[in-house]
Amino acid sequence: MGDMTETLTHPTRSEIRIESVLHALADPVRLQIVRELARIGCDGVACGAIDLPVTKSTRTHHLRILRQAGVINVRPVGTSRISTLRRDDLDALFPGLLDSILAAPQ
Amino acid sequence: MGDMTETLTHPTRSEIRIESVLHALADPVRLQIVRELARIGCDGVACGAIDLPVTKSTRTHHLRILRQAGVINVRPVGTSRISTLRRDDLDALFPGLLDSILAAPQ
DNA sequence: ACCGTACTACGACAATCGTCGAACTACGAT
DNA sequence: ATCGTAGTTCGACGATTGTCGTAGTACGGT
Repeated sequence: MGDMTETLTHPTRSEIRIESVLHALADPVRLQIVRELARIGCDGVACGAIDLPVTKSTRTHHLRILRQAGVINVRPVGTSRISTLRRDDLDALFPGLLDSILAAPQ
Repeated sequence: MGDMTETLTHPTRSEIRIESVLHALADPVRLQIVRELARIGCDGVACGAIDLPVTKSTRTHHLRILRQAGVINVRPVGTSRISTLRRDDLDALFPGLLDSILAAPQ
């Protein structure tokens, strides 16, 4: 598919800010995405394969916010985009953050 | 001062939800408040004693959100209200969450 | 070349949010 | 009783946000 104007930019590890990460995680849909990506693991998953109570365009919106915050990595594969959690980066920057959130009820 | 209509309600430990906590922490002013309360410790501090780039009423607003999310405890003392971090509750519910956020840069 | 799949881009919309000022209440001190 | 201090309440405002539908783009397969 195409990135069109925005070239699938990811922040480097050192560019990730706790504020943006918290903001990205402070939405129920995005939290659901993160939980799902954590469950699936390193393989990642296509955006559309996660079942969510929102439309395609809203999905894209949430995935962009997660990507720009440095929470997920997105790489194009064929016509799909595979998303993965940036576990290593997040664990290195904010050790315990992701674990505590993923361990929380719901 | 007075609680007027809202009687300074706090969620019990079991009522605290990760989503509300993340939402509460996902604001620069509120994060600043939490950092300051963590620095001060168990003694707590009056709302007005924390210097913030916002007016009194905005302070009240942010403190209410933090309180209702279960992040802080507020008790009236004289004409003031002393706020403290609910460290024990948060650490018990989401071990590592607060530590990782407080350890993060900024 | 065409079609289907997968996703992005672009408005548009309602809802929420952070902010403020002005008015109010509560408490302590004089 | 009066006054000052500390904080809350109540609109109001602009900005941001989450949502959608429609249209568009990219890629793989036939």
